Amino acid sequence: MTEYNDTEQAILDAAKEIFLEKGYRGASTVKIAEMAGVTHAMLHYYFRNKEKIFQKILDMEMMEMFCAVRGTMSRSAGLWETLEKVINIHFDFLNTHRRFPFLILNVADSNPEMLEKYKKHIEGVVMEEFLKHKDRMDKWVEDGEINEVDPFQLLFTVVTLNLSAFMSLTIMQNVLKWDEEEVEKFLARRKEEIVRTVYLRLYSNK
Amino acid sequence: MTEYNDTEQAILDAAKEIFLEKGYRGASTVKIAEMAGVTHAMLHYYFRNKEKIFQKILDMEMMEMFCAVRGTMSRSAGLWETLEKVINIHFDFLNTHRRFPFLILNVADSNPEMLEKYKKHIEGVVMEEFLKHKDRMDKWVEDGEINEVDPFQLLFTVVTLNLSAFMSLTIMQNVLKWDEEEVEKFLARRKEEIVRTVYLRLYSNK
DNA sequence: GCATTGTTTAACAAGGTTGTTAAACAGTAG
DNA sequence: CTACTGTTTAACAACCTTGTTAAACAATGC
Repeated sequence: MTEYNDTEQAILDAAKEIFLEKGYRGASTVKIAEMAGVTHAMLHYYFRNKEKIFQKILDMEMMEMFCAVRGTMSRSAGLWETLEKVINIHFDFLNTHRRFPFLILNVADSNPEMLEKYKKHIEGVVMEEFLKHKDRMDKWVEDGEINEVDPFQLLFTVVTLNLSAFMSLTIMQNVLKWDEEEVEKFLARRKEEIVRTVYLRLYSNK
Repeated sequence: MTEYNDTEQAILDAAKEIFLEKGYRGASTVKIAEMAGVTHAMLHYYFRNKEKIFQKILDMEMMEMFCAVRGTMSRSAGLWETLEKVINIHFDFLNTHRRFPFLILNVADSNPEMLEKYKKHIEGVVMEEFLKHKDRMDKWVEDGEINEVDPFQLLFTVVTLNLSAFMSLTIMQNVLKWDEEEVEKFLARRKEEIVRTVYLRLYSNK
């Protein structure tokens, strides 16, 4: 792995915090340098420009996410076991990366070309890891083991139910003034509700 | 109603478009004036400053939304009739205001104090309009007519399932390059899936 | 010591941001 | 015509943004 010296690492740490907090455009290289405790020229010395350093942060975060998701869907396990595991892992990842979805949305909105390079990765994970279960699911539907469902829609439901629990936190905390305790309580209940909702979508009347 | 002259109206129209497109911080008063076809000094002449004009736009959008939602929940109708109607109205409102959720999230994130004034409105609509059905729902649960469910969690599920369908469009369009036809097809399927998901959450095994 | 290399600083450039102001303009009433 | 009103323009100020550059500094090998 590449190793970073103190200055470089300080810049990366500050950049990560500020980019996640303010988004790409909202972040200022001067503020990043300030937080890192170096002149802002250092930022250009090590990373050339704002876009390059942002891509570095984005790369690291993306890598972490893909690693968290990959390998959770084994063909051998039962559908519900697998699905429940995926929901939980995804939910827990989001819980430790609460600002990440905001950043993705922010960039998709203002600089979508920066996400281009992850397109194949995303399609790869989604299509290969998940939709390869399509044939099995079709058979389950035929056998009447689960309700009829479009795998893509199911995946979309799972991912967005999880995501919105965390994206909503911004409003809950900043506008409705929830404290961390209320947030924790809400998230715990929400997780159960999501699992239950997805379960009933598949297994009602079974 | 207050009436606006041509210049004022042109500024408001341009401001609405650019604020919805770029968010509060991302929007520039110069660009707004440019699009409105006036000098940017006009913007300050009519609205004093950036924040004031933004609040005006936000007020109008908020008003539209509360009007769309209010009165859809009649006590007389059955639970599922009411709920299906709410899902549809909310979904259709979002379909004609696709950038609105983004704006709210954007502001909640960077300038939450600007949303303070709507806090009571939101709590009013949510608590009074929806949760006043809590007693009826509790009874339905007791009678075994619907599955056990926390009304707040149910509302949260409905709202966020709808929201995420539209918030995701940014990624679908800008990153995955969906065209409007694909978007329309997706939304139609998504709406059905949401209704089905919520229905089964309540009425499985019934 | 001295040259070389990599690191850091301070100053600057170019351009964009919001906001102000004096002067010009247009319409209207007296 | 004139004086007054509201509207509009152009120029400007102050600040913040990203990025560059020359010079200073530090560590190392010769």
